Amino acid sequence: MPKHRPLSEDALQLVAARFAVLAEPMRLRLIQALFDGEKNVTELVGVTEGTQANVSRHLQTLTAAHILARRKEGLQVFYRISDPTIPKLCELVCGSLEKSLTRQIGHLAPE
Amino acid sequence: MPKHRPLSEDALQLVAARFAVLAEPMRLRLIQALFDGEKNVTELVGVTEGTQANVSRHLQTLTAAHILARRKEGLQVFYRISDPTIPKLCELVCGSLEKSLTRQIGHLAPE
DNA sequence: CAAGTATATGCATCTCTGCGCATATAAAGT
DNA sequence: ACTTTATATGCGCAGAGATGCATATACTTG
Repeated sequence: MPKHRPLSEDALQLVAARFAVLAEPMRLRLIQALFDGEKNVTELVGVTEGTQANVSRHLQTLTAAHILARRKEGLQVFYRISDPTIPKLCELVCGSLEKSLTRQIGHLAPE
Repeated sequence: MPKHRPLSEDALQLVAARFAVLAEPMRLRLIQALFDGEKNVTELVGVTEGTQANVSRHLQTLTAAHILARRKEGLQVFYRISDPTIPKLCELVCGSLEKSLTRQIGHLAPE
């Protein structure tokens, strides 16, 4: 089991690609909307206030990255979060950002 | 303390921006090179096999994102990881990718 | 103060990706 | 079979960012 060995060039590209998928506000909105269970595309379009085409594309991207999973039911397609590390990932980043922002606020009002 | 409330639009942009910073192989190489302590720019150029200009730029980006910190000593500038969540972040992603890849390998050789 | 070394930056280019628009596919109902 | 509803995709454009080259800045030494 490789734990902390330096990553190969290929591995780095994979990691970078995964971060890139998460680097779009619209995709984060979709992920966030799915935190409380699966939704179909139309619902997601409503929640995120994006066009249907765009939402569909982003859902494709997220599914290809194995972050979401699809389930077809008649005319509708339901998406859900399939990667359990996603919530933890978001928590980590949010926590880090909170700290960073609190520090900045401190700098704005020193005394 | 906000824990699992839906993020505002601004917050989403910040999170996305942070992921974007981590979405470059060269920057990941730099981060990886700094896991075992601080290094100056020339050392980092050597390790990552990039041009000096490029490495310098990426270091700027990482520092602006509060992921790295700078320390000047004479002519040299030493960089180090300043955000303690970065290693955990990378671990999470790597673990998730390993699982994903193992699953794919399983598909290639089912029995 | 001139020369050399370490690091940063301006500029041009090139690629990649997100978006809007229109249209295609798929499934259900009439 | 035709229409309607839900979802996906082809195409073109525009903006962002990564890279290379040259050059600027900062500090040190002679």
